[in-house]
Amino acid sequence: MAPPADPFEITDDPAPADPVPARRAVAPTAHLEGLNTEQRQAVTHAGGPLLVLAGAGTGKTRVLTTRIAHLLLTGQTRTSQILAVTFTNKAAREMLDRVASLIGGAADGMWLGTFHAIGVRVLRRHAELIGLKSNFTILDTDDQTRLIKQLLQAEGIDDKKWPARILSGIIQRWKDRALPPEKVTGDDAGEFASGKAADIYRQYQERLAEVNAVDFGDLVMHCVTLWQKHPDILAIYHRRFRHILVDEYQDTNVAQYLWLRLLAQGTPNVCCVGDDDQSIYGWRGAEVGNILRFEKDFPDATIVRLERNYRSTPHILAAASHLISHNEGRLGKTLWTDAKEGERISLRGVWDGDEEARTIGEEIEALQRDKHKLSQIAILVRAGFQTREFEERFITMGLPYRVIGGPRFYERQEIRDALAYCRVTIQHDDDLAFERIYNTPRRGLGESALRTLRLIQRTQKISLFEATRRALETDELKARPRKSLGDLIRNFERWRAMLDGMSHVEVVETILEESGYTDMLRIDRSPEAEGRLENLKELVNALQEFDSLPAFMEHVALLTDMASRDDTDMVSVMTLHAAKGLEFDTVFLPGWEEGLFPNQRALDEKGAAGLEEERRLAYVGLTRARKRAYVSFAANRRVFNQWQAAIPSRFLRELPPAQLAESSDAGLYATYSAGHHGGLRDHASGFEYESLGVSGRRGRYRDETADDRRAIDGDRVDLSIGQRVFHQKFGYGRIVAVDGNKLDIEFEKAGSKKVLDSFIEAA
DNA sequence: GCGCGAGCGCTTTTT
DNA sequence: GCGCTCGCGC
Repeated sequence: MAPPADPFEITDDPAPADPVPARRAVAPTAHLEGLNTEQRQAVTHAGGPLLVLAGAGTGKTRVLTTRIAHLLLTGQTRTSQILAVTFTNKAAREMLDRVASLIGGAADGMWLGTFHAIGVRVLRRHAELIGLKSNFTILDTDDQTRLIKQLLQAEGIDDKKWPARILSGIIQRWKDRALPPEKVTGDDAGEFASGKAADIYRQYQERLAEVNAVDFGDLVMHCVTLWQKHPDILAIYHRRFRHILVDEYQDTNVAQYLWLRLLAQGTPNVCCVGDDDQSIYGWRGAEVGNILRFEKDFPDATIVRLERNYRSTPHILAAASHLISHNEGRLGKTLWTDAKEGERISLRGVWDGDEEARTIGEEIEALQRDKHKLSQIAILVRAGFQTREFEERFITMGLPYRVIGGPRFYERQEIRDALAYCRVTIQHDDDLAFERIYNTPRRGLGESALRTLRLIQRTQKISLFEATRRALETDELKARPRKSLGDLIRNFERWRAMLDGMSHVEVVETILEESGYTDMLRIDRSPEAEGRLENLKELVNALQEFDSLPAFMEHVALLTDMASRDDTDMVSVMTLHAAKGLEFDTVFLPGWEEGLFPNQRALDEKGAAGLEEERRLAYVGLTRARKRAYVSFAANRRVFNQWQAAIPSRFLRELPPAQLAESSDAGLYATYSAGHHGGLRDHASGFEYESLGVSGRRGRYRDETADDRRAIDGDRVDLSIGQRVFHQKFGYGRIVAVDGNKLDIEFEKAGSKKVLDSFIEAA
């Protein structure tokens, strides 16, 4: 997304110049070519509320961008009158590019961005009305948690028992519902720190105002409050926006919903695009309900269903459709396609996670031999930690891969540190940033000096920076910290002065050098250090694309990842969440086991609704595949370094047999063949889900006792030292040591390994 | 104030 | 199994 050149710029509306209207003389139909009937209906829909229910792979983005282009090309509206909201920066960027190419020019003047980015834009203009200054900073989650931790400690609440991170989450959920502290009722307050959560929330908001900062949730919530309290301000936006378009409407939370409803009071032209079956963000406050009751909220709404799928084979679509039909409370769509049949979905049961990774690795090698591109292959997992076994496997295989998602660029320590330096340089009073880098790199400053400064800060009601300045004039500090702090303060003042003369890029480079930060990393022998220096270089590179340091800071605060322009052919490994909106020829879906997928915690916390969201996640996973989908599950999985028996996911039995090709390991679940009764389906359905934890057990997997395992294996094995044994993977060997159920075995071919007794048989 | 080692808790998903 | 935090000893 293109950030404004200067984030403090206040654009007058309606924007005077507009690049597009001249085009209306040309008969504007070219952009409609190739659209199917429903797509065309959505694109050309004249006025009034419109809900586009767009199934996976039905050309949702195309419809949205073409609709914007259509509104402009037919002269119905001007760029400055359009507001288009997305959830990710990536989606915003893509939309902007596609609109620009459709209208044959830049779409200047259009407000297109994420809820958060647009929220910032609004709040900067009216900051004083919500008790902020226009140059407020946007805190990252780390700052947030540290701030809450301070508040907890000040209240004498044990932050071990009541972790700041948890409270931070609770507060964010309140903000997702647009609940400012005064609206949090006793019922909402919950049990956290014996009901003190709401009080800490209040203090937290006060503190944010003091340091002129907001967090992510505030970006939406403050807008809602602002517009509710100041109808005259809201009216400005009503006058401006004639068309409002929202992407991924199923992912909106209550706050975003209110935000939209307020804006939509000014125009009937609200177009929301979404897919209730792909709502997978309930855990962070998204309300599927928003999309389900669109018709109630916007009377006379037109609903267009996009059901023709241009992505997947009939087998994949049928499987995904059948699976998702187990959900209740959907608006209902039936995807269809003209594509030829293709391959069945491969369903495979394997012995354990290692074997799963190995099998998938081999499958990928086979695909590679058939000239398939690695970039068209993805492994989609439920949870981040699952990526590890694939990474390990792919490294040993020498298979190029990339893990998408990982730590976000701006969340990396070195980036946050560098940005903290920038923040203090621009705004000396940014206490949180100051504290962050106060002793990074090490400069002999610790808790005791900080305590002295805090005391001055509190008693004189000034910032830490100012407190430091004053402390330097007294003898409250010891000689060493005094020297360090003196240097630090003078540096910041100098760097700030540089901003007036030099380019901001050079200033940042200077700051990183002179602060000793890059030296610290250069000296650091740890393997990460080099990568961190690289990241800082990347930061400086990115900086060049912006006109000023504040403009850049704003961009980064809202950014989730730095586009890595890595075009080498690699397999992608990522979570199902990260895969939404993407597509690949071949998709592997490992780990379909009870507890893992559906995820136990989702079931514990949200019950039936949680299960439905998990199922939607499965649906999202399957529908990412164009040609081939491989679903797999393991009978045993290592969790927290403990082996546990896993039960095949209930979702497996929700896949229609006609679309499956099953190939579970021989000898493993011999009765699991898909076509037979008494196979997988009955086995899974005979399992009582309640015992898994819905009724109270917290264990992620069913505990597996030694006896259970032996029951699976059959014969008991004599575990004495010297005993010759057989192992499925490692072959024959002799027991050298016994430690509980762990055995040291010297294998004849595979060398010495530690193995669990359940994996061996008597030889 | 710093560095190191032990011990603990963690793993759902992220704008 | 790993990474982080805390506490202890220098």
